[in-house]
Amino acid sequence: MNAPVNPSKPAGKPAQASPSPASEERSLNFLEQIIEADNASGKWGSWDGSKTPRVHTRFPPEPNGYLHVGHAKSICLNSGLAKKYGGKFNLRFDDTNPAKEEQEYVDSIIRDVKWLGGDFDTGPNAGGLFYASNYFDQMYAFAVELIKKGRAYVCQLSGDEVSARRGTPTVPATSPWRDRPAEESLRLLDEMRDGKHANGAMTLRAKIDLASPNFNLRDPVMYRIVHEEHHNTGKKWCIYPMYDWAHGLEDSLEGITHSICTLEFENHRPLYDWFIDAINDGRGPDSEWGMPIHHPQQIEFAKLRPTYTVMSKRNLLKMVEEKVVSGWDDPRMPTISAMRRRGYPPEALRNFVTDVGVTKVESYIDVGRLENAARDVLNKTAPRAMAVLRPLKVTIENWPEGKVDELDFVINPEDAAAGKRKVPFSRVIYIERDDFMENPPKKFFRLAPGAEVRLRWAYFITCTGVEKDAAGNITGIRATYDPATRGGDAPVGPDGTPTKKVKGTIHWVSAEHAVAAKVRLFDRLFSAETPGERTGNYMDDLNPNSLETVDALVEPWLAQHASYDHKSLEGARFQFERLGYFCIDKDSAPGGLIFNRSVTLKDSWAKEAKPG
RNA sequence: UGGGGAUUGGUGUAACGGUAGCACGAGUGACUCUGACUCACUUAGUCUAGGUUCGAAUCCUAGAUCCCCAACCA
Repeated sequence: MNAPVNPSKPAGKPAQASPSPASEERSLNFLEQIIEADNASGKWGSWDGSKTPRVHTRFPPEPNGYLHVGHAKSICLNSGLAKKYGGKFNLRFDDTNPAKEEQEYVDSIIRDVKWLGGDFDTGPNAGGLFYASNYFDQMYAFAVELIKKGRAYVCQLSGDEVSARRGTPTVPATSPWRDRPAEESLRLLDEMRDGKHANGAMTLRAKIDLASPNFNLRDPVMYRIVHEEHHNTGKKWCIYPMYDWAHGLEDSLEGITHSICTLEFENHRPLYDWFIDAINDGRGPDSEWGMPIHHPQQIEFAKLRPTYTVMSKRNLLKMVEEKVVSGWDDPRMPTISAMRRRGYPPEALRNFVTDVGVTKVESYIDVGRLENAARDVLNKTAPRAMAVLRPLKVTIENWPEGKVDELDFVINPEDAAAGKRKVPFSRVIYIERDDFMENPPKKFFRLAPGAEVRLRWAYFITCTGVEKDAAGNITGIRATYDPATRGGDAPVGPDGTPTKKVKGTIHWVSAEHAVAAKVRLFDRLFSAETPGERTGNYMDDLNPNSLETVDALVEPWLAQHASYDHKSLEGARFQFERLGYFCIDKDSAPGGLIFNRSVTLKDSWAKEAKPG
């Protein structure tokens, strides 16, 4: 007891960094840890003529649908890693199944990857654009090699027969063709390639282990016969490689170091390694086969799953086909093209996916975080403007008929460089219906009979009366303005202090100058956090109110700046003050403005008013 | 019932045998010409049971729960 048990800090532990600004450094995620360990050990060597360790990643989509936020995570991850470690990033189409793939998807994917900032063809980290289909000849040669090495065979079982002979976890599979002579398989494979056999007549299978508890290893199919035109190779091939056979070879041929994929491929990693090892078996300096090929490392991570949406391409395709949405780029969809159309800046998506991090834990991400990421970027960058979604007419009784005042409007309080502009003010204006209540609750800061509010950047007005139709509906209100409040500033007394204050500030547009516009208000496509969980059918959870279109009135400046860039596919983005962020839709035209609501502003009043 | 993974506040994520921290959310307050933004404070966690150890989120043992795998899809 007398002797100090542990008089000092433990050995081998670095002194603790003081909790100072230095603690801002983000800890490494598990992928970065792997890469840094590889870099330290020199596992992948370095780039020619430099000391920079080689880090080469890729994004390998199948062109069978549009990219969604989940893909955005992979794109940002892979291109971000290449950028961070001075490496290269490839875009590669895994186009090995012509039955499902189309050029339209190729085009959309290239657009989306570029828009997101995945620089595969420009800048210091550009690795290039590739197609698996460009490697078909090389893959075929590898397959021949494996047959000759006794590692593959042509199997003439039908699909049903293979299923029937698949076995169980403890009972092995069988194939009567497993031990046929290599010459026979070689001849048959050539015949398959030459189109001499029908779809499904035979396959090339790897001879691995029919008893493996991992079913992927029970002699997986390498080639199947598919008589189908390919978007890239046309009719040249009528056999196409399976994913497991093809993917590692694609990575190998491109010199990929870290082949990052999602968790469901964990069971496939032994296969990924087996094929490359099998090819390398017997290769070497004096080998007839040549030197060993590059062997990348497959690493898996958990895919991104936001709440209140579905992500599988199959489900998304169904919604497009059944016209539940207007298309892949319907702004309610979780696709990248939809989010672009909705007005989300690419930076917001990038921030979102890095903020959420990368691990092997399967989890749902609150889709609100994506919305927050959009707000964050838009708040700093979007010019402010005024628009009234549900107009209520206000007549200012003491404002002279025909008089127009031009008032200064701050374009973006978050960005002084954005400057100011003029907004016209006149006797009749529109305000938001929600901003007036005849019998307001206690904490209602807006307009009500006898109450005074500030019209943003304009004047204080006081409500003096309500106009109603025969049915008792409010059709308009009357008010007076205070000339001493021009610009929206409270009047000050001789001592410099305000002589009156108002709690509320509301937005408005001048009736005489307002421009009509359609505004699409989007809500979440599904009303359940995990669509389909309740009934098994995700369509049952569709939110019937996910789209509302209103006839709004916007200030004239907005109409003048309502541009849509057909090159970047982005519409001009704005904040409609107190409402949210909006952008010009691609369907918009000078005579028929259309805005999409990207995301609302946070609204603590709505929170308070609703649950009541 | 075979194989492969995972498990830290409401959510996401750190810790790598040595003070369980950060972000988001939520709550409260301040500020405000956007009920926004910003700022401050508060809230709340190691799946369970044993064991090793001066000390366990971390190592060991046994369980629990969840996800993936028997397409000629990727």
